[in-house]
Amino acid sequence: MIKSLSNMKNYNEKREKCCEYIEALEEERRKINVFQRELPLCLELVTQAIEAYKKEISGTTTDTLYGQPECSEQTTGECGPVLDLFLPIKQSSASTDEEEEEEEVDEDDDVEHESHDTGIDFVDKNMKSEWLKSVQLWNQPEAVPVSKWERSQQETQTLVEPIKENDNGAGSHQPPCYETSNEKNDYIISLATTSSGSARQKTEAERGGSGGSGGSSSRRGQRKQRRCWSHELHRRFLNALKQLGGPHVATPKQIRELMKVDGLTNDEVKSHLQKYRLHTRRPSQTVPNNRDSQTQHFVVVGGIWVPQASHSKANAVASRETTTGIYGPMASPLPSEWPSHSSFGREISEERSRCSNKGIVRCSSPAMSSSTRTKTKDAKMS
DNA sequence: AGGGCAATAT
DNA sequence: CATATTGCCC
Repeated sequence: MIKSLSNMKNYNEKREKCCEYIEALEEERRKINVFQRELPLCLELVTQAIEAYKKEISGTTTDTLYGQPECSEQTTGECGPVLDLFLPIKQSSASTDEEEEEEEVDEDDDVEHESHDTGIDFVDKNMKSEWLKSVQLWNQPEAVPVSKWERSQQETQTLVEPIKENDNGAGSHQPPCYETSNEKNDYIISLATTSSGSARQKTEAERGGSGGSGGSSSRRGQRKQRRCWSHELHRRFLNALKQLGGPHVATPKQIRELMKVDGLTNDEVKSHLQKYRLHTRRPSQTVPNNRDSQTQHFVVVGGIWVPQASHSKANAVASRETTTGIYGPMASPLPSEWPSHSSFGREISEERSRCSNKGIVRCSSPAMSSSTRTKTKDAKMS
């Protein structure tokens, strides 16, 4: 009797705690609700946590997992899995000093790194680890034949190891690289040291004839195969960027070297960098009250969230960034994550209405429109 | 080299 | 039609 009573009491206490927690969570959710666009995943996370707790207290029986089926089928959905990106945020770490660097060594091995029993980690436990796998493309069978890259790399623990980049030569234009992310095929696209060099011809053919670009029939030869910036590639890119001190101080060449990706050309990096800069410069639109009200600010450095002040090693980056250069040293609050192949992940819209349909979520952002370049110059047309 | 932008391919 | 990349010109 007494026993049961105490049990009950215990249970009630638990319940109460849960309730409190739920309330707290809900309040937070309300707060971040404002930033729905910026932090969709946070919202999702909190929501899920709330639901989970509710389940817990509502009765022990309802085992029916909340909408798991949503994007479990690995269509193209990356609404769930992306949670993984946000895990690294340690929220309670009181050590405000360290933060040497992020440990990006997760390259090929994933899973197991996080779960600071915050209480909500169980939510994502199951869904994570899937997407990283799917993102694996380009992975190298077992590194590369030679290890000439053997750098002592003692300074930073960036253990990026060289990967072989293969741009499929013009010969077989098959499935270039757009991994559909559903198939688990880790098949290595046959690396072709051969093609890497050969695909590079300049197509000087007709370019010399017409001095101007007027005709639009100038470059026709055959373009280089489009480079597909996979997650992996992009990862490296970001890594390099970070080490070099930000998108605005890093130069393509340096980046390329740090990336150690075979077959990656300077131009490609340059281009990517350019795009990156473009996309990261105009972030501060609808985040007005994040400035001083909150205690800590996070900035996204290309998919990696870092505390704002954490960039000690980033050498003096002229902070003039872009007028809106809000977050001081280096700001690039935009790309939360780049989808495998489409836009710069403007946002992964998610709601209760999961990715039930419409495989691709593409939100055209009104904000950044390429202002028509009306530059008065270049008489090349004349 | 590196930045930028027009031309194109997707 | 919008974006992502490439080609080329400063």
